[in-house]
Amino acid sequence: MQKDLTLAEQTERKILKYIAEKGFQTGDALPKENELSEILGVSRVVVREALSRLRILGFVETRRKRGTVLTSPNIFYGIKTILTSGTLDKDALKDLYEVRLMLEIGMADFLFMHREERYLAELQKIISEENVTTDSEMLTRLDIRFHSTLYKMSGNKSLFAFQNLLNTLFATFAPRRKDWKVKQIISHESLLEILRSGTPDSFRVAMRLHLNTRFENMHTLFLDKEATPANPS
Amino acid sequence: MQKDLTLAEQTERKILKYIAEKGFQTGDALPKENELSEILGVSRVVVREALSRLRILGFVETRRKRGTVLTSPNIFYGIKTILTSGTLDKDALKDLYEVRLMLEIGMADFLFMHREERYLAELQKIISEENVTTDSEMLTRLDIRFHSTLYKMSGNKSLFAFQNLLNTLFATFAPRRKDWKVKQIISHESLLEILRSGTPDSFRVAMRLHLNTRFENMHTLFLDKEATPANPS
DNA sequence: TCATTCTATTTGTAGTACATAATTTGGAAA
DNA sequence: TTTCCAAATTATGTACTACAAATAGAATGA
Repeated sequence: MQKDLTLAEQTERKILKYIAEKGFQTGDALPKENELSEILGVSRVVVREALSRLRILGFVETRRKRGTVLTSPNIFYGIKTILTSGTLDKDALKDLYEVRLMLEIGMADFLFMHREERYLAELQKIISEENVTTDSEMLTRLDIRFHSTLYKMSGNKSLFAFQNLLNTLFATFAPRRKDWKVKQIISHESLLEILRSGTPDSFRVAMRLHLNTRFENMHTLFLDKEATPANPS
Repeated sequence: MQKDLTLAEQTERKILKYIAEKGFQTGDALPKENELSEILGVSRVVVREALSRLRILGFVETRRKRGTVLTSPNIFYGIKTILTSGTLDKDALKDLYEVRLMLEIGMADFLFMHREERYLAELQKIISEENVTTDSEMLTRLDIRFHSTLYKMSGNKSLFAFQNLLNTLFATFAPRRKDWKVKQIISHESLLEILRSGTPDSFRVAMRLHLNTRFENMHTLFLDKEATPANPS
């Protein structure tokens, strides 16, 4: 056992263990802070700190008088704080940007697994709106909606949550080039067509081409270690 | 402003804001708890709770006497607690399993970007060891090392950290079929050959085939919602 | 100069008291 | 009896205090 852990951290694990042993389910109420303090043999301050840590991870929620109740842990609950804190360094941002590109290309198989008409219709609707729009900001929003729909279509709820986070992150951080739409090799329309009658492999090839501007954009955003591209005009 | 936030949570954000405003860098020391307590106008208990939350997110580290120092936030720091807590439900596990498959297929471009000889040599070495081994457990370890090396080669440190977590998670959770090695369509050797002289597109196709057993395994692991595969023998 | 001990400082833990909010209870009015 | 409002209850939230533990850095000695 690592003994260099804080008592609060040890208590955090003890509580998790306690939860697992007692077979608590989502929605169940934990013992009150004072009771936990007695059960675990530590002061209430420590119990509170442990609970606070579990809260930030999304394990529990606490409400006055009601007590502490178990919630299903959301993996991205804590990540959100990091992403929105504005303290991420450029390397971490680059990593996230890359991960998103990987996911969009790699999700092809799962898109074809969950290829339901409602999703295809939604994609079609977005494309229709794109075709009658010239406003650049609107086009960006539609682009985000298109890709967001793909994430939804992947059937992976955690992934969808993650993507939503990234959207808010990169919306403020990584502004697009003005000509991003013009330069795209493969259109949303082509992607949809492949979704309808293609294969995961052909979709990956198409998506890679579709994202080509993003790959190039990435270099200008992150690879200039010397320059200071903090606020590109 | 959301006023339903706990003082500790508000303080957590205030501290983040304070860090951002003062331009603190990784490695810098924050003001001491008592000073922060004065600066922010809350008691030290609250400051400590806020710092504890930041600690679990990997924003800061604290050591006795040394004080609180900024560390570069590791996105996966908090996730680790969740993953190792044993409270993840099957849906979340399935999500993670899927994400890993997506990443391995989607990372192709980045592998080719960082195609250095040392990585290729490492992969070659693993393959050589595989060829002289018959022990099934050893082969599994080598398989993990092979894929782990790919993650390293992707040049994405966050991703590498994430993958390490998933390894420990699925090592205990998702045992492999005994015949996983036999059934593989594309060998590690072929993958390496493609890394040397192929393209990202051809690598993706090969990796998809290589992972085919995983895709099939996934169904038996997660899709039996009725059955209880908690402890498969 | 180097090793050792001491000291001052800072985080870690505990106990207590009170504030605050929400649930529950109890009583009064319809 | 039912409805509604108010007070009591109760659990979390905040604050203050005191002391323990650890350790960086100063002081001391060989």
